[in-house]
Amino acid sequence: MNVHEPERRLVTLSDVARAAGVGESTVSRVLRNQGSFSKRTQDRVAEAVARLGYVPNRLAGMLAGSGSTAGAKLVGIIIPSLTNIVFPDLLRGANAALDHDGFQSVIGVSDYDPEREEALIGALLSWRPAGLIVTGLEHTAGAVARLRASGIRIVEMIDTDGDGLDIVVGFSNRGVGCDSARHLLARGYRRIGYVGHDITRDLRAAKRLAGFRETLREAGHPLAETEIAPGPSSAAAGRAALGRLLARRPDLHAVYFSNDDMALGGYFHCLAEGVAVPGRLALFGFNALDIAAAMPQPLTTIRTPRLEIGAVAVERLAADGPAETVDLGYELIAGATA
Amino acid sequence: MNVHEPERRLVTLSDVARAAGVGESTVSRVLRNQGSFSKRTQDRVAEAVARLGYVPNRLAGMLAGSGSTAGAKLVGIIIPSLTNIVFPDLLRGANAALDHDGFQSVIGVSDYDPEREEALIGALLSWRPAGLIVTGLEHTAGAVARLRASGIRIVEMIDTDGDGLDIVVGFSNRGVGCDSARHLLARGYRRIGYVGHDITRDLRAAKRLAGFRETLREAGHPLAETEIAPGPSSAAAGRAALGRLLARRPDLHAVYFSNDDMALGGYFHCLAEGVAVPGRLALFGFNALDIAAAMPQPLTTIRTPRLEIGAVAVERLAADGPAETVDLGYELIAGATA
DNA sequence: AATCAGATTGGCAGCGCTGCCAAACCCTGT
DNA sequence: ACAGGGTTTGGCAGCGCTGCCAATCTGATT
Repeated sequence: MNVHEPERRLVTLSDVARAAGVGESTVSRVLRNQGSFSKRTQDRVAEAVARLGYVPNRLAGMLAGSGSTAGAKLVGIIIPSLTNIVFPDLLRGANAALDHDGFQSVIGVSDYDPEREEALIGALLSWRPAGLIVTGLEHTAGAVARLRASGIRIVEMIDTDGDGLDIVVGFSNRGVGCDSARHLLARGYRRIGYVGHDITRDLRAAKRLAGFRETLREAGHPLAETEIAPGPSSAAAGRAALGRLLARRPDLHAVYFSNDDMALGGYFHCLAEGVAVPGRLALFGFNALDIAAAMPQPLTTIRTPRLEIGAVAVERLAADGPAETVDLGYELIAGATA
Repeated sequence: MNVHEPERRLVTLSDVARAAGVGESTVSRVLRNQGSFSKRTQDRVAEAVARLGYVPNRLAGMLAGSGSTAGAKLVGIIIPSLTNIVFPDLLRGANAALDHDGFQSVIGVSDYDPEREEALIGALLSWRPAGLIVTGLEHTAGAVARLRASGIRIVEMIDTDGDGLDIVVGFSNRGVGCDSARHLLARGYRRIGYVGHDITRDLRAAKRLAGFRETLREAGHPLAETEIAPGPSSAAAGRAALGRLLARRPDLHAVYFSNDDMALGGYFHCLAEGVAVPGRLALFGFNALDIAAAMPQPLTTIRTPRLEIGAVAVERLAADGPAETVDLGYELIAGATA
C-alpha cells in the first residue's frame, strides 16, 4: 500500500522546529521534557508535532546521545528458548521493570546453543545497549571476552551456582536439586529415579540433577535409575520417558523430573496406566507451572521467582550498583504427588 | 565493574580503517560483504577488526543507511501477552524467518490493551523498522492513523475476520467457532455450554464464541449457558469456571472452552469430581497445546499454525508483495474428550 | 607501448538528533 | 534608566556509519 509512493520523506525534528517557529534544540528539549522552556513554546511544539505527525527517530537520538548518561535506554536480553514458559515469564518480569524505567529491550533466542549465544551477544552489543541480560553462568570464551570488552553492565540470570561476570540474579539450581532430594527422603521414598530432557544443553537442569544425586548418595540411597529423553522438555517426552523408566525399574518409589512439563507428562502416564500417585509412585517436578497446580492432585514442585528475576535483573542493571550475586531463592510446594 | 573506568572510547570503524591502513568506506564494504574488494584488503580488515575487538554500531549504520534499501533490517512485533504460550510460539516462528533474512526484531507487549498498543506502535516506529507486525485487526483510530502514516509494511496476524490495513496472516477465528460447534453437533451433543476468559479484551476469543454461538443457534440448539472467568485464561480459571457452570447447569452435554488452558482446567475439574469425559460431559478446546495432547485422553481441540503465522508474517513483510490476506487455516484434532 | 573496461579504493557529505555554549530575554531591585 | 541573576532560546558541531562519486589500479588487448 505504501511502498510505492513517491518517496515521501519522513517528518524530522527540524521540520517540527520550522513549523513551530522555534529552534531545533528547543523542540528536542520539549520532547524530552528536559531543560527549561516556556509553556507557550511547549504548546506550539506540541501542536506542530501533532499536526505533522512527527515520530522521533530513536536511532538518531541514541547515536547523538551516546556517551552521555541519557543516551542508552536499551537493554539486550538473551534467553535460551521460547518454548518453555519459564523464559517468557522472565521476559514479562523484565518488561514490566523496563517500561517503568522507560527502557526498551532487544531480545535474542539462543536455542540453548553456546555458539549461537556468542553470535547473539555480538548482534545485541551492536545496538549499543546500556546493559545485557544473559541466561546462566556458562558461556564460550569468546562470549566472555565480548561481554568483558563491551564495558557495559551484564546480568547473568537464573543460576547462582558459580562465578558471575558482573551481576548475577537467580537462585541455586544445585540447591533446588538437594532440597528436592531431601523432601523425597523425608517422606520416606528410597528407590528414586530421574526423568529428564537433554541435559548437555540445559546446564541448569544438569546442576539440579547433580545436587539431587549427591544428596541421595550422601543419604545412602543413591539414585536408582535415570531416563533422559532426547530433545527439549515437554509433557509428551515426560510421559514417554517415564514409561520407559518404569519398564526397566517397576520397583521405583519416586521419580524426580527435570521440570514440571516433564512431570506433568509423567503424571499423565500414571493416570493412563493406573499407577497410584503418590501411593505407588511419587512425582516431583520443578518450576511450579500454573497448570500443574490446577491438577486434581497438585504437583509437588519448586516455585522459582521467575517474574522477580526478570524484574530484579533490569533493576540492578539500571541501578549502577556493585557487581554482586542476588539470590532470590525458591520455595518448595508440597503438592499431592510426593 | 566497568562503569567507573576512565571513559574508554569504543573502537569505531575509523579506528579499524586506520589500523588496517585502508579507507573507511573500504572497511564498511568488507564488513557488509558488499561491493568489491581484494582478498588482501579483506584479510587486513579482518585482522584489524579482530585485534581491536571492533563491534559495529548498528545505530549509526541504520541511521546512515536509512532511505536506502539495505537500510532497515528491523521488524517491530507487538503481541498482546507473553503469558499464553501461543504468543511466544508466534515469536518463535517469526524469529526463525527473521534470522534467515538477517533481520532483528523489537518486541512490545500490549497486555491486551488497545491504548497500550497504540503507545507501543509509536515506540516501535521510532526505531524506524522496515515493517511492523501487530496482532489482530482491531486497533484504536490513533493506532491506525500512525500505522498508515508510517509508510512501512504492516502485517496483522492471527485473525482474518475483517479488513486489514495491508497484509493479513492468520485464520478465521469465527470459522474456528463454527467448526467447533459443527463437530459437537455432529457427535450428537445438544445441550452445550461455554467457558471463557475475559472476552472484552481478547477479541479473537470473542469471534470464536460468536461463530460458535451462531452455528448452534442455526442448528436449533442454541448455546445453553456461558461462564466467563475474570482475568486471563489459565487452567485454574478454567477449572473453577467449569465448576460454577456445572453447578448452574448440571445437565450440559458438552462445554466449549475459550482455549486449551481453560479446557485443561475443565478436564481436571471432571477428573477431580468424577465426571466421566466424554460420556457424561464432552470438552472442546482451542489451540492444541502440547500438554493437552499428552493427557490420558487427548483433548479435542483445534490446531492453529502458530509458528507458520509468525514465519509467513515476516516473509511477506520482507517480500514487498501486494497487500493481501493469507489464510493459513487450522485443523480440528479429534481427541478423546469430544 | 598505448588503450580500455572493470575492479578496487578513498574522500566526504549527510542520516536526525543531542550536548554545549553563547545570546537573548525576563524580571527584580536600585 | 541600568545592573544583576535567572530563564529561554538558537546555532552548530559532532555521534559512527553508508552512499555516492571520482580517483586509482589491474590486466588484457591492440
